[in-house]
Amino acid sequence: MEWDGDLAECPVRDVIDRVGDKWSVLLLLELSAGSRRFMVLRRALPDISQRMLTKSLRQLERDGLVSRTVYPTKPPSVEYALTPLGGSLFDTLGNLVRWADSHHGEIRRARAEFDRREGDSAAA
Amino acid sequence: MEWDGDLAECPVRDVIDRVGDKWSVLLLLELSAGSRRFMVLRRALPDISQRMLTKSLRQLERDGLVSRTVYPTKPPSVEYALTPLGGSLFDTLGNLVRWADSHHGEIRRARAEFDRREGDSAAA
DNA sequence: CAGCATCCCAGGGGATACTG
DNA sequence: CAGTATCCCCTGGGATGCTG
Repeated sequence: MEWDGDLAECPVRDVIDRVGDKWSVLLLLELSAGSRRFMVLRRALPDISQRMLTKSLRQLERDGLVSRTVYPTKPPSVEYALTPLGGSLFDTLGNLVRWADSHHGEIRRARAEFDRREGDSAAA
Repeated sequence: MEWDGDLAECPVRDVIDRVGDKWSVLLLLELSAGSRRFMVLRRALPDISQRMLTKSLRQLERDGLVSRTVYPTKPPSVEYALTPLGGSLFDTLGNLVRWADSHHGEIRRARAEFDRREGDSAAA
């Protein structure tokens, strides 16, 4: 696979940037259980601001990971759902999630030991 | 696996935060090929500032993903290497990287289409 | 060589208020 | 209901300079 250069053009960054932000993964998780309306998502992620909800959903939509369907009812309702691509990404993410789940103990321990060694509050 | 609450305590975030930042993955990649000295890493990632190199390495070290060995030569030399834990994470990351590699075409296409539809420069 | 310390900026992300 | 717009803060991260 070998990546020689230029970070900015790296295809992996596209994905990591989406995975790395605060909400995208949580949204993918929520949508992996089925399509959801805007308000339902808000309630599912109590501490997301609707600014970020909108923004994150647009990002995901732009990247073709999530579909957006508007029903012109009154008041309007909008359904979000994973696309096949989004589902595929979420599956792949599953590996990472499982890794995190089974190794966060080690990580926590490593941190604790590191912080004790260093003394200064490198914790954050 | 089911995660009910509280984002801040989520073990997955620990990992995602590390994976999500700008340099950690690149460093893991570089170190996956063998242990490296500070300067070697700098040259390997030409556009990293040494502030961030230091910081990222400390993070990785703190999380037990990378080991740091000081040789008290003069001038001093420091060797960084993946720990087994770090190697394990890197392997898992491999899935994501492969996914990104094989799907970034779709993503790019989705973006292009989205941007055309929306008109306004939602491009980043 | 390896690395802190300092300054500074861009943007991620929260809170709040307004609209179709 | 499903957004958009505004304001504002805080952190990630670059540039630069100094030390053991």
